[in-house]
Amino acid sequence: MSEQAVTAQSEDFSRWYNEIVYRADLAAPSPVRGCVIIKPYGYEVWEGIKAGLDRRIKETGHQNAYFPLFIPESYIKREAEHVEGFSPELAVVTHAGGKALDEPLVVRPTSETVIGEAFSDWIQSYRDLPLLINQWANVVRWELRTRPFLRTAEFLWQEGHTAHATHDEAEEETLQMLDVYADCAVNDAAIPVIKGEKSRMERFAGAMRTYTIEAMMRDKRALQCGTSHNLGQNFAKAFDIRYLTEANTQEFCWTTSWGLTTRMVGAVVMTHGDDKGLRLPPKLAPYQVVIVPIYRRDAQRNAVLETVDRLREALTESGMRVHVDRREGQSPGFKFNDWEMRGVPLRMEVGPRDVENNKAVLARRDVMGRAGKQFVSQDGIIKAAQDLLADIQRSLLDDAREFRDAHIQNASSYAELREIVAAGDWARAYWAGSDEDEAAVKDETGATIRCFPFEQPNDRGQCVKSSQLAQKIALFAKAY
RNA sequence: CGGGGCGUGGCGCAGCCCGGUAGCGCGCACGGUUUGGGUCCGUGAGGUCCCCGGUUCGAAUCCGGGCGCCCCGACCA
Repeated sequence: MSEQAVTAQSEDFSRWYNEIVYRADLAAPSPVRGCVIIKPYGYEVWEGIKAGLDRRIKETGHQNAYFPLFIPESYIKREAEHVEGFSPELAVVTHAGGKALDEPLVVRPTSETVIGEAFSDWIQSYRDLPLLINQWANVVRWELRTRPFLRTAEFLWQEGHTAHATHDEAEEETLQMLDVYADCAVNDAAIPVIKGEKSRMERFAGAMRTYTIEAMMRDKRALQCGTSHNLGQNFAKAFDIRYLTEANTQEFCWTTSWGLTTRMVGAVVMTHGDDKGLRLPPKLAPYQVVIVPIYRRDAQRNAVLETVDRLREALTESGMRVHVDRREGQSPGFKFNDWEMRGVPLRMEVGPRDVENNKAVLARRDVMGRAGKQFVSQDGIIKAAQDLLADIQRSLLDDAREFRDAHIQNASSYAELREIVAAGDWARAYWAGSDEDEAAVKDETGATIRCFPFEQPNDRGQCVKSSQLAQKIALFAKAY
């Protein structure tokens, strides 16, 4: 026994999460509190998310640009709610080049302010609109409690910033980008998400409306996976982003911003992982197929490795990401466990018997034991592997959706809501309460309003807290 | 910032109460053995015992001060 098994999810989910992150080689601790080193294996997962998202961002007409890491402190203070929201968690540079700076520089926590300032220069006329910009960057928020990927002092993300002539256009953009996020989550990460609008309390600092995609992790806690904000004219007014209309009048623009972060890597871990370790969706897996050669003696070794190389080449040529585990010191059993922990969707075993019979074993990560194992002819191996990968991608999504739906319940009274939340589930309930009511729910139950889902019943009901007539159902859950 | 815990080879820990040659497991290197579900044996490399000061013939251990980290809460993508 050379490696301990990981802590079971049911025993201690946080501990399980941390162990997986480090042992699957996604990340490593950093010398700076609250930061992590993203290791190649974890970074490749992020690159997969990034590639799919970047493609969609471009397909919807946006262009990438890059704005500076440092923001003059005065910029942050221009939009009242924005300052209030972000000042507690800013990192500020006060010295550079050996002397105190005239004006301190904030390390960006987000870029609405610098980009807003630039937009005010770039936009003169209605002909300059809409302006559709995205940037891939790192940002810093000095959070008090951090966890790898989920909340780190520095994180990587994409932040989109757009300016429009009308409210409706800005709203349409905001919702479009939320759809893009949902599409990435569902179709690439195999994470089912609920689209909805944030409550006033949970809204982005300075936004008119914030939309979100919310996902359920394996411990049933909610994770906000991406947000899209309609900023109204708040930032346009603070940064003087105006345009001349066709009728030659000055109008303020309507702006939006939207972001998705490396938190998504954590979401993948916590949505699909099991007691054996990670389960990566094939679309994001750095290695989709890992080949484990099995042999006893040198004579067998050559024959096996020859077959392995041939199969690897064939799979790679047909577009699959393949890794051959050539480590000499480890037994096949060790390797099986190792790759299961690292979440590789499909394992191929090639041993002397397979060489002889022109076969190979394919074992899927999402179905453990014999049930997930099959002997396949080498002649049809490409199709078999492709079909299995597609099926694994689908089944991870289905599993996650089934799990989630089994843990969302309707609450028709506050007592019911408390009970549901206490059991760890999510509660759907009519809501027309005030900010104070919302704060009280958080206080009394630990749950927050994750969103008002877009999907609503065609009905009205009584608010579980204020007893007022409510137009909408809200989703309550304990969140990360 | 409030409450709790911990700093000892890369990782996880023991030793500390009761001062006396710094230990164990894993990992790592080398040799052999094994290989279709976490092989086994041998040899070896690797340590400012968080830092500063004090007590003492002698401090990982006792005393004083500092620093750092982790967990729980408030803040948050």
